[in-house]
Amino acid sequence: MPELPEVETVRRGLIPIMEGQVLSRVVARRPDLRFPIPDGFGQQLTGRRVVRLDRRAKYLLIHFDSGVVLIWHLGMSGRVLIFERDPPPEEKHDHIIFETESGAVVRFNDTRRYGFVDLVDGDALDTYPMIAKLGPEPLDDSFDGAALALRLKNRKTPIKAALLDQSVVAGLGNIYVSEALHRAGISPRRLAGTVQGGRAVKLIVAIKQVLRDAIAAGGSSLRDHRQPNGELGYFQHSFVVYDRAGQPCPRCDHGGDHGGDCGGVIQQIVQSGRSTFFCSACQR
DNA sequence: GTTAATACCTGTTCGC
DNA sequence: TGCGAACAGGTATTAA
Repeated sequence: MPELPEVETVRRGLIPIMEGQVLSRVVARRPDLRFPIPDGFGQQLTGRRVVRLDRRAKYLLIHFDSGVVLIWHLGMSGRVLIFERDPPPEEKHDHIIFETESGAVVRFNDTRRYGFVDLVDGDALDTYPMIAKLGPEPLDDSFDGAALALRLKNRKTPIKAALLDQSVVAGLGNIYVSEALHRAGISPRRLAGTVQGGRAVKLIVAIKQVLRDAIAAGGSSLRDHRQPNGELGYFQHSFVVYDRAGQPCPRCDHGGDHGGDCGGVIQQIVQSGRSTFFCSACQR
């Protein structure tokens, strides 16, 4: 699940638990996730104080008083569990354990192990390869229709694939790309290079709306349901097109003259190996 | 340089 | 009911 909004929800949930706290114990329970866990991972973080939790695209960045930054990617199945006290027994895929001096426990559970952690000096963060090649943050005010159009110009690949490319725009995943394209009324098959001018404006507006709505939903889930299992970042969120193949297109309110009812049915196709959901009646 | 296919790993769902 | 196949929300690497 973790795309930008879920990672942001995790960040916000972790701030009251970790920020300003000294970590009393940090343990990696296996030597690797997607990549090897760096040597001395636990030793480097134990006894250090967390000074700030940031996010870049789908990466959590935890800054420590030693100047070290923990780069943390949740991968595809990564989940963050928080227990302010009395944690239950560790489970099978709880790979990394953080404990704070105030007694809270944070666990990184990742079934498929596509997630990873790494440690880097804060001064070297911007040159860390996976961070360095990221495109703009979609929620930055400076990232507007013109900026998006420029990055899509001359691209021959379908817009669906271009938006999944983290160097074009950083933080979108398979779900929110389908949702944003639907909201913008743009076909996922349209060549990226043809999304220019007004279409690009519509698309960037839709992307920002979809992400902001999802972050808001995550935020309310943090406040409203303190989940007994401590799970963070997963929340009830209804998608308009994602995983709704065969259902009537539920909302076509992105202008046009169909008056909010296009009569279409959500279709599922495969593009570069990934499922795409869209309505061919109102996405062009 | 750009684009598509492949690999990584485990759990769940689907179809026969 | 059982069992293998297909599929799942990400990204680095390889091949074309």
